[in-house]
Amino acid sequence: MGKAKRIKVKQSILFTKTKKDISSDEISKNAQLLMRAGFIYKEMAGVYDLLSLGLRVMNKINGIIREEINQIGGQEIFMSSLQDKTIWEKTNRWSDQIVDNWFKTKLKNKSELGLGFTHEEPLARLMKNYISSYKDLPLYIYQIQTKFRNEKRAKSGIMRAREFLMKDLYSFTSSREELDLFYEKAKQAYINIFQKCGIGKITYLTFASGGTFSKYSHEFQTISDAGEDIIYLDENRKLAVNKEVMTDEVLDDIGLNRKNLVEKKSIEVGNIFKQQARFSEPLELNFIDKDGQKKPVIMGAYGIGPGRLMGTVVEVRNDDQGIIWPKEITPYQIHLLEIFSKNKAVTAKAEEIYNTLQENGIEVLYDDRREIRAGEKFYDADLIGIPIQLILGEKNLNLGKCEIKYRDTREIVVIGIKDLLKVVQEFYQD
RNA sequence: CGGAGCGUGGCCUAGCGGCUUAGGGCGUCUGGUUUGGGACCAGAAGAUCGAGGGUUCAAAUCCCUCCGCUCCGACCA
Repeated sequence: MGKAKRIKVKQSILFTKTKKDISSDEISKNAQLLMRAGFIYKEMAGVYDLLSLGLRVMNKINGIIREEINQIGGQEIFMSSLQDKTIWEKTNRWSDQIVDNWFKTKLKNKSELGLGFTHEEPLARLMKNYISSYKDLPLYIYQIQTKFRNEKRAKSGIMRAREFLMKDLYSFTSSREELDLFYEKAKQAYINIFQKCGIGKITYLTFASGGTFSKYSHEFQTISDAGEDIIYLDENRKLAVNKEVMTDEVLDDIGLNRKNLVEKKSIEVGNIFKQQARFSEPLELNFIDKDGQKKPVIMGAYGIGPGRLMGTVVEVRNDDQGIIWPKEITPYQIHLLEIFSKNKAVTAKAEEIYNTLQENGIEVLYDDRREIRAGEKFYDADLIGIPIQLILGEKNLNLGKCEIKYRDTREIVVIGIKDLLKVVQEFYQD
């Protein structure tokens, strides 16, 4: 009575289950592991659900993104998926000949709608209501929202889906100089995001096509054989160029030397580009500058696919036993494995440790399934991939000790229970 | 969108005109035993053989159409 009920995160009641085998149809490592470990469920080709564990990872990734984007002045909104075709006609992006992966639908009255694959058009129109003077600028607006792309061929598990989450940030500035300034900030924010998601060391800033808007855009490419892109990387300068745009002229221009470059397969985890007035002009998103002149707002767009990011992390951080989550985006911080014993005191002690950890803000997944043998729990824990496994067996508990297994190195250390909290907190600090 | 391959309980598959009431293994569920790296025993549930149409006395099996899945390529603003 009067005692607040804590939410129990016990594996015996977690609705997801691990699987030894999944359909041989799923070839890609990321989807195989995420499906086997119970993070996602496949609805159909290119369409996946996030289950309890998967959603926790996704929320952490999104948290990191929000933190970094808010830091550089981003303001979060959430826009609709249903799109009015008239604005897309103004920018010449409604036609299936121009944009071939639209999902289109109709209202009952037969008028056509699109399911958004990006949001420049509706956001530019929206911003007309909020931007009229240079005093209203700059603005940095972003969202983490569902996108639909009717890919002719979904592939690579969750890496190229037909429905997926995207963090899309748009900058609205009064000049190219102001855009350039923000662009550099965004670049740094992206570097921080990938760093925190545990793929910083193998993710490289890459020159890519600027499309019709500008000379180059930048992609963030993570080295992986599962990637669809090919980049040429200067490992010393940590700079790369996408194969799509690599010519001697481009290399000269960006100051890379062909003989220092190595070819790598990579996954595009982020893309930033300067759109200039590509959308503001046709949509008449203008402002009155200090000199009294009407000018188009200068735009930039900055995308990250959190789902693809999750897939990429799994793709580059796994071993023969399963996933190895980085500490920042692990679904739980500790996987507590209670080893079966007839002695009820073991369960009582495990509960006590579990409660202590939770009270200290540690996220614990408690494998309390009593009918399951130790080996099975070990296999499950390795597959799920939480960085620290806390193994509680009767012998150690009687000595006032417990075991900690680090997932990435598979190193096991025995420590005193009294030191447990400190060890865990040290592991997770910074 | 071009090319290729494949659809048999949740997964892997056997059967490829009649010997099938579609068989096995894994998993799942129940009971028991066991309990430190996916144990063992007993029992049970679960499939209109992707869908529709045809050929035939007879179709999971042969033919046609459609749907779905996977891979290669193209595409990826």
